Amino acid sequence: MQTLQAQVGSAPHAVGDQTGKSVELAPGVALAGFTMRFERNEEIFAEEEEADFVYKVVSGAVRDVRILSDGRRQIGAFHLVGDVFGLECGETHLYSAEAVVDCEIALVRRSALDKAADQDGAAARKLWDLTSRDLLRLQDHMLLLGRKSALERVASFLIRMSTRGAAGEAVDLPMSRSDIADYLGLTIETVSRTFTQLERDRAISMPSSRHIVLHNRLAMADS
Amino acid sequence: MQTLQAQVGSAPHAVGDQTGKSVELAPGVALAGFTMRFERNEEIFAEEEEADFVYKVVSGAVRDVRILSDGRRQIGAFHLVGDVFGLECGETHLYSAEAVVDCEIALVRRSALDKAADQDGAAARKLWDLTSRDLLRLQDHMLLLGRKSALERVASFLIRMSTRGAAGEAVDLPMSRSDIADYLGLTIETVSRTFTQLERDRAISMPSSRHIVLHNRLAMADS
DNA sequence: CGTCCCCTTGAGTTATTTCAACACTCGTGG
DNA sequence: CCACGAGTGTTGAAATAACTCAAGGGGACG
Repeated sequence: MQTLQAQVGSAPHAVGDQTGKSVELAPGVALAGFTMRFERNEEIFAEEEEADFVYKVVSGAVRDVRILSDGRRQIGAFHLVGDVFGLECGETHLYSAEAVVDCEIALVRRSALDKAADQDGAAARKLWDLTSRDLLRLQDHMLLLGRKSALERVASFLIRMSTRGAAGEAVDLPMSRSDIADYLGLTIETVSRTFTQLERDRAISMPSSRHIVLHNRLAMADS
Repeated sequence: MQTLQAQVGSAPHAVGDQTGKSVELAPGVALAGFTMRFERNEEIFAEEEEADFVYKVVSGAVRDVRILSDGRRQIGAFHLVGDVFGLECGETHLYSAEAVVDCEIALVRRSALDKAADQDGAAARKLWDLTSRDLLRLQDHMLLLGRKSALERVASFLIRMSTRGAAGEAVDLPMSRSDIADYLGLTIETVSRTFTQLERDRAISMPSSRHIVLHNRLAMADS
């Protein structure tokens, strides 16, 4: 397993200058960092690995992954352009992160972050706030996984994605059906069938499998 | 809906002195607070309510609850003696909390906490750490809800409960089957049947429905 | 043109839910 | 002291949502 530490050391992916580039982690919290490229399905960091960096998506998309010993997989979150991820309070990462598509990722050293938090109470508060926001999102997702039907899960997912992209109705999904299934706690077949059903019911249009247009009646399928 | 604010104002439940009692929220973080009693199924705070207090279980047990508009319920966590809950970074609570059984709860004013965090960087860090620990627990739970079978869910639940109580093998469950079902994303019937199955398979003994003794083969049902 | 990967669709299976009935415990009041 | 009722837990039988297995379609790329 290739560690990020090793990657940064030999810097096979590093682009841009490694010194001065400023990365804004939260409004008012900008720190020196650098950017790296990761290609589709490449691991950005692994579970149990030392959390020496904090990350922000510059382009592309990232998934948080947890795996059971027998291979069952659960995706905890997708991170899109502008999202910060991999911020841990403890020493190690609690899950692994992988590039959904080719990505450009900004990195900030954890040590720089700790220093900023120690000096500035407001900055410390904003870091806490980032973690707190993750917690909120996870609680919504827990409700989805514990209590919603396949139809509701897919509809919720599409609506959630649409509120994050630029346009109101057109959504493009960088991730595969397999990623969506592991995010929603379903199988790829169920996800595929549900997309088809939503299209038959005129709740969405699917120009292609990665491009979805939401119609207003989709909200009825959500809860 | 009776708000906590109102309760504290008229103090129908307040016991002990409301001034000097020290509550330890985390190792090294102790603040002045007071205690209140809540009876079984009483609401401690509600979703959307102002988060003016932080809470710690002195005796009894508490559940975090989220409800869908049609009544489907998901319990996000159980808090046992010693656990801190209701700590929000933002202004309002993201879920409601209810007493599973008659409870004694210690309360600390949020304002006192903020003051401590502003003055002491280490205290601020410990608050962040508390939120971070909640996040970790929730991620495990997400994997359970998304990818585990009913048998695995119940086994995981029992093992998790056993590591929190005093003794190694004997677990007592203060919560009803309905609470367990809403925590594990199952129905009460499935939970009940799974307990019966585990007992038939000699993975547990059930002297009564709230008292469970775990046998070592239970671990095999977990993942 | 062929291969690989991903997505879709169909048919049959199964885990879990739903609906229904019954058992147990524990107060309360006759 | 016993009868009653409410609340809670268990069990059975039938229904069903989602899964599994299997086959085929379509686009990207060499």
